[in-house]
Amino acid sequence: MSPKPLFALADCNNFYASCERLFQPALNNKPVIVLSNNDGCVVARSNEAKALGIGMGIPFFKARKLVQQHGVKVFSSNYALYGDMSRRVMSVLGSFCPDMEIYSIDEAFLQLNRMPQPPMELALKMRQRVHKWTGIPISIGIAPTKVLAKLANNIAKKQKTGQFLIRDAIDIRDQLRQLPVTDLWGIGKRSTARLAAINIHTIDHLRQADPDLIRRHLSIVGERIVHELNGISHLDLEEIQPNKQILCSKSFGHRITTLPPILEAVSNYAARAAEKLRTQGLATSHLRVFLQTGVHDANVYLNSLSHSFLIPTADTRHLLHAAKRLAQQLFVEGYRYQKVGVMLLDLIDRRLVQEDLFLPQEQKDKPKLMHAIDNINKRLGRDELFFAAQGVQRPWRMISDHRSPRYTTCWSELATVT
DNA sequence: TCTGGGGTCCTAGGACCC
DNA sequence: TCTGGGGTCCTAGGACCC
Repeated sequence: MSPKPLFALADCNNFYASCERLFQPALNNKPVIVLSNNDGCVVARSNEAKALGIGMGIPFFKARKLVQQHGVKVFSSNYALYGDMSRRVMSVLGSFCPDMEIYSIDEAFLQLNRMPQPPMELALKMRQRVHKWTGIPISIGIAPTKVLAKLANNIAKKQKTGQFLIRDAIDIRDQLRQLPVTDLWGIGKRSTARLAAINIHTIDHLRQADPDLIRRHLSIVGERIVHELNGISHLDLEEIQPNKQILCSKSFGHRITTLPPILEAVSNYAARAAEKLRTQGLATSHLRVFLQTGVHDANVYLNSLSHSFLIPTADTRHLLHAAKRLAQQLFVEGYRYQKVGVMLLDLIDRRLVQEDLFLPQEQKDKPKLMHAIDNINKRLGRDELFFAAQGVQRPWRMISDHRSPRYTTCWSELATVT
């Protein structure tokens, strides 16, 4: 019998902001924010920026005044940098405890129940080593279930102790009981409203609620949370699974009213999606393209179309062809388009694809050609080699006015010492 | 003027089969 | 006139997360 579960959630503090500060230490103790793609909204804030009252997820233009008033340093998101720093943090964590699930770019769950050291001692060592080796500060919450570990992590952050242990459900302190249900992992806006309708407002209300009642209102997802709050683990570490879908989509830098730039953009996303597909050794048999105006626009258009491949493919040429044709069909004159996207579904392992003997040569996948393209782009940088349909000028490209250098992944942008 | 992108899981309902 | 029950698979839509 395996020992009782004990989960740790390790989470990087203000991850994107911390990454930016690594290479500009002058920004330590200064307010820093990082923007989403297209410089649309605020997705990360240093503690100083939080203290100024800059909210999470708010559109950038609403924060502009505060930014100017207090000289907040602004960055566009730099995923090459964050992805690389994330890999470094995760590899340090993994060296402590191999039972690890990388949950997001800045979070990992660890199963500590087979570790010989006392959990809090171990947590301290992990935090120190991650900080020393990568420069990134992390917080760790520990508890018998994932939902409680998330909660413990919140407390660790709020108390600035950097780590917090919830031994069992009874250990939930009074202050925690008063917290609103919306602070819980898995309880969003809708669920909060539904719970309020049956007079459940705090975490403790929910913990004591009848699981069947909660199931009727919030489905099995809600029921599991009730059990997890009571220290009964219903959510395990999850193994890394191949993706079930691949989505490539970005808003245009500016609204677009004509077809040609849309075709260029959709070609780019199809090519990028194909690349991701091949990196994971997958093939797709179902491609969907969607085209839309902004949802807040006066004149809204939202539509999507699909194409099925008889034989699953991972060939950029086939995906590109299908995506362009669908985009053409979707396009209607008279709208100001904001976004186009390509979705690949029904993904399977490429080695399992059954080829069609009688298919004409030109319709077959060309894995060697694709491999060559991928290799060149990997060595020389993304988009060194691309299809003509992807366009050269790319006027529709997203706005990224404040991006920092790719310090750790690009030779020409390495940090220099002066 | 300006509001991200990339995912997962669950449920309900329809089609279809025996 | 009367028309089952149980199962699977698929899809769309909802909700949530970082």
